[in-house]
Amino acid sequence: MNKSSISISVIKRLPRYYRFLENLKNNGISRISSSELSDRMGLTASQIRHDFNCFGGFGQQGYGYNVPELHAKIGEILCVNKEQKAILIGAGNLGKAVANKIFQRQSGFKLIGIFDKNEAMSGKMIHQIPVRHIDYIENFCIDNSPTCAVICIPAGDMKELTDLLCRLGIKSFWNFSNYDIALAHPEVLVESVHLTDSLMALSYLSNNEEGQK
Amino acid sequence: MNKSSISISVIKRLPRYYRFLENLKNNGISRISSSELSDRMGLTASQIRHDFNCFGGFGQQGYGYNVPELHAKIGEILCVNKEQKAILIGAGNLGKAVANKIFQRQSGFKLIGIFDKNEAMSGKMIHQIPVRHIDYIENFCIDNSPTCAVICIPAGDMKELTDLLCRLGIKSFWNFSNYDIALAHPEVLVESVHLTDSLMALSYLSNNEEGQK
DNA sequence: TAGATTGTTAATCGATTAACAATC
DNA sequence: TAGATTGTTAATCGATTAACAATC
Repeated sequence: MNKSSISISVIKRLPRYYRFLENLKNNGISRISSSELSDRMGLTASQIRHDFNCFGGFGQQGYGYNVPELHAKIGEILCVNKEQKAILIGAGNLGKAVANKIFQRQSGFKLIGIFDKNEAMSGKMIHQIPVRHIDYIENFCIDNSPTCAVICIPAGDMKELTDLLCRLGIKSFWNFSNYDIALAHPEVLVESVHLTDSLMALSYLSNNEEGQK
Repeated sequence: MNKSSISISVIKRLPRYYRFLENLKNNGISRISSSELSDRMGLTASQIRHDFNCFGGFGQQGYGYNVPELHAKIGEILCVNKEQKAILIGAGNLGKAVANKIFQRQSGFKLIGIFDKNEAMSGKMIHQIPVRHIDYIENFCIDNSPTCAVICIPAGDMKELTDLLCRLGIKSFWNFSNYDIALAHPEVLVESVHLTDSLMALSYLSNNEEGQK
């Protein structure tokens, strides 16, 4: 199966499949058909079968899908068991919340360093990782070679910071700032979470509901 | 202009346009053409003109778009100046970070109440709003009629909570939990932020880059 | 075997892009 | 006026859905 044929929309649905299957598995459900899963997830059965088949034949005609097996397969596809070394920049409320998320479950990453420009934070422990002053980031990266950076600081000097991180070998960013890393660094992978954009979309929709329903 | 003809993909791009225009405005740029904006945003000029025209003719042939005017128009479309009453459930790190976001700028909502099940949080102030125990949520909603609920607690008893909130008149949810409110309550509007899904998508992509680039 | 359900192709639908006439 | 750039329609592209043969 040629990976390049898998569209981004399919990929974005994978974690949701993974969550639903995990839930079914935890509830002791061992078998499910695409049409039952479609009811539970609010998708079409056709789309579910089409999505799964991007990665190979996981089901069995006349039977459906084996839940624990499919769950494991999707976990493998998502590489959730890998531990790519990640660093967190920004140890405020958002940074701490995001650190929790990373530690909460296997997500493909392992947080190995936390940095903040606030001196008062230095030395504090978050999930058994000491917060370091941001000035130590360069040496830390040289010594530990993280490949992913999680950006939890407001805009500020984002250009300087991301330029540095890219020079230091960071290959992917989980970006919570509004700085457009992807435009400045097309060579790296950027997954952005724009909280304000999300809220504003909700504002639009809740003020224009008649048109949407 | 028939609002129902505006696709969700266009709507999701509006906040980003708004941000970029704000930035241009703050930098004293008063005029921009679709092609220059396309360079800055990494979109096609065609798409930009097409998007803007969903809402009416904001530009001028031979000239382009007036930045402050367009910024204001998009702000109006997004209803960022409205103050829909919102309550926050969950005052942990994520809840606090999200509260900051709501207060940071005009986003169409105004936080009027914060709730947490942790007794120790009760009475603490966040942005001059006292944290109340979650048991007070019913009376608070009856007295204050919020229309939006921001969910910043892990799954737990989400069904019970969201059923209650819907009964109490909540019309829209900004949902950070993995509970699928939209499936349980098709009558309300739900904008979800699935942090773990976002991270897992990044995991997939960073492990399968050759196919994506 | 008969019934059920997948895997897969073809049809449809919708979003993006290209093109160019309108017009500032 | 001539040049630039929008507004808008048509063409293209891609994603979703429908249909059904394959097969467990």
